[in-house]
Amino acid sequence: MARIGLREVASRAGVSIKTVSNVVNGTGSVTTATRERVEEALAALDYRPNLAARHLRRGSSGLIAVALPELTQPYFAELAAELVRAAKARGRMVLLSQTEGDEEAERALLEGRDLPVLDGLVLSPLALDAPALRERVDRSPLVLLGEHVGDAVLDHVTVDNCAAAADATAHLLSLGRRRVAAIGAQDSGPNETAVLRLEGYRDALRAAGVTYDERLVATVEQFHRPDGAAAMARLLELPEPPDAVFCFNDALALGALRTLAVRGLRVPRDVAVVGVDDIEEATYTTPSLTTIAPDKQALATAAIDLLLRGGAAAGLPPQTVTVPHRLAVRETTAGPTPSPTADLLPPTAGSHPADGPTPSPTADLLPPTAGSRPAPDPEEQP
Amino acid sequence: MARIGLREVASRAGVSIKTVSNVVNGTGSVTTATRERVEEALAALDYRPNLAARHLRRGSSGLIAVALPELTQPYFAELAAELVRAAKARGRMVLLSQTEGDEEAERALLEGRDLPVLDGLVLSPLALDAPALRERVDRSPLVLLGEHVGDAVLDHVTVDNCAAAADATAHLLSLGRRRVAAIGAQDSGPNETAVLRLEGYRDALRAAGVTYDERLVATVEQFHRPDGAAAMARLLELPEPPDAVFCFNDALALGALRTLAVRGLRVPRDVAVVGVDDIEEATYTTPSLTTIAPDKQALATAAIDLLLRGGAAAGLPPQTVTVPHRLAVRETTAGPTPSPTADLLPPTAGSHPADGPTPSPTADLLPPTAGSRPAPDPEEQP
DNA sequence: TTGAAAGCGCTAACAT
DNA sequence: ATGTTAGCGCTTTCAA
Repeated sequence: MARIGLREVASRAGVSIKTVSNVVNGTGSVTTATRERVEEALAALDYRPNLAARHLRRGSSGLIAVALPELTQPYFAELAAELVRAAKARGRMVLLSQTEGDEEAERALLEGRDLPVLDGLVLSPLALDAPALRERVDRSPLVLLGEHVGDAVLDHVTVDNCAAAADATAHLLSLGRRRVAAIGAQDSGPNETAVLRLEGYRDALRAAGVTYDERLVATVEQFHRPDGAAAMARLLELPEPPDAVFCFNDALALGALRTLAVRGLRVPRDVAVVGVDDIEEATYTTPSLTTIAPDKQALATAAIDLLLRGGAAAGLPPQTVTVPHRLAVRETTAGPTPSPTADLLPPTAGSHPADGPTPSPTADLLPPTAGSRPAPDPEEQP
Repeated sequence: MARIGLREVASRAGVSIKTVSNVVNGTGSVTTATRERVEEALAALDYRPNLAARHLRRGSSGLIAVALPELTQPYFAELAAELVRAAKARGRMVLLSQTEGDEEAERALLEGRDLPVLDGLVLSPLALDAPALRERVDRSPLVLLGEHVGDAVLDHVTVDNCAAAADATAHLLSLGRRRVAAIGAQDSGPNETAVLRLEGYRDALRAAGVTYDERLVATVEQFHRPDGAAAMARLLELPEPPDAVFCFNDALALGALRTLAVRGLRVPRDVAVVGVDDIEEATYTTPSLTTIAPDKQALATAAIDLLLRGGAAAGLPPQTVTVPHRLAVRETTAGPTPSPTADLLPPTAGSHPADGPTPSPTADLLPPTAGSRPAPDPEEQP
């Protein structure tokens, strides 16, 4: 059974190739009569366009590449899910790569090496710094994820990391904590995010009149759970250990919580904890994690829209979109440590409080209920 | 700046188009002298092949579509990561879709509607049942993820769900538990996985001479945390509540743990818990989760290899690959509940015990340490 | 409103 | 060892 092309359809409908093409694409104008005949033929032959040919001709592919460091990081997985969804809503498919922090991989992506024709690239750079990014040769639109100071040259979409960190820290201070540690500073690498979050942390301390204590800032290699766990362990060995920790992301916070639990420290009584990202898991740990929740859906939508606008390739000036974030207050800073009395739960009835961008201290103590989101039905097929 | 094609390169190097093509693809034979000239031109002009054209000509694209229900489920995210990696190792890129449990979306994928030319499709079906899958029209190779009873017609790769469930249940029974509940049965839908895991659960009970008690089997809508939390709550209301729970996946187990924690029940003392999937999070909950760990890397590699072998499209008989799984014993069934005494942790030194396929009761009590895996450097760029 | 023909950039036959 | 030519299936001028 040979592949069906426009030719076959045309001959069956007794019209020319062009007419069929018109019908398929809704271009030109066709009599209702011929259109019907063509559509009948289309259906009968089960015609499906050869996209490679179409792309060759049109020069665009309907494909958007999304390059993230690592899909196993829940934050990126959730972001990827939103990006795929947003792209689909705009009729685009997503080509997914994992850079795994490899500079060479990021460079290859930027240069469009070994890639099909793309409508654009959404990149969350890790290894590459601003100058390297600016050198980009390829002309297909590029949108960067994440904040890049002093880089007004490229389109990017981000949250205000500095403000987010300040909000988180201020929340801890508002609880009366005074030895507020930070986990997530980095010695090296062009990780602007870490720099900005540290800055926000310091800003908040300053605003509260708390003096900055270098020993309370723990450096990590990566933003992963083990790093958070190790960092927390180090902080606990200080002569005056912290009574609160701001972790630069949720993975670090979860690692820190693990260490605290193992050491028998009570959260939030002994140590209060805040993270950033609001990964789904943050709602479900015990105690559940207070965190800065960036609007991931807005992030994804903005990235795709920015991309499809055409960016520099279309002669537009570079844009920066900053999406809102909110503080989701949960048990690690507010709720009671789980106890037999609590029938806060079971998480069965009620709906997820849709708190606005302003911190609302009572919100988010409960995990969302089964029906709280128009979720699909993903079951399990290992 | 016009796009550089073979023609431009050819004229600059003073050779024919074909020769350039030969150099680029390593086909034919070229004198070292001319090759060098061509390569110089290639580099000077920064030639990049137009993949759309190449695909049109070759009829294959180097693209593999991977369709999973939902990337926000850590299990699928981890699987996706492995699939992307495996595909890259074979020189293929991955086009990622989320079906979100939508039957129509799965069907569209199967029929290749609106898709670029693909070298194949890896699908984890949710809504579609065996007959629907068999009807597949499209001829590009297809590999199914997950077990599909009575479906020897299609290539698929899976773990032995029945055995896995039996192993998990047997482990709980070996702890002396006798009221072993199950969370994850399903009323409806073609979810073969749920059926098989229930079967394994019953097998293990039977083998241990424990009578099956229907009331101990909790049904869920989806395999998500809230469902697990709600199911656990229901089980606890039984006149004789369970002393152990086998959850059909880790997400359900984490939900159940949350409910147990909130109710003040101690794990594993009061209730022991086992999951399936071994998502990364399972290592980091407190207490850490005992779970069945399928070999995800093997799963991904097998899927990609099966796909590239050509499958039915190449006239090969359908194959079923069953990848191994192991029981990863952690705190929810063995370790002490976290207490001040424990300096099992901090997770700083030592290396992750690489336990074999046989359950080793002492293994896996510690989270892996930062250096335990040749991990990349994913930091954070929200 | 519809048809004929050219060509997107590449690779595969077939020359030379 | 290299060059020439003919399409892959589609969209797009340009005519009819």
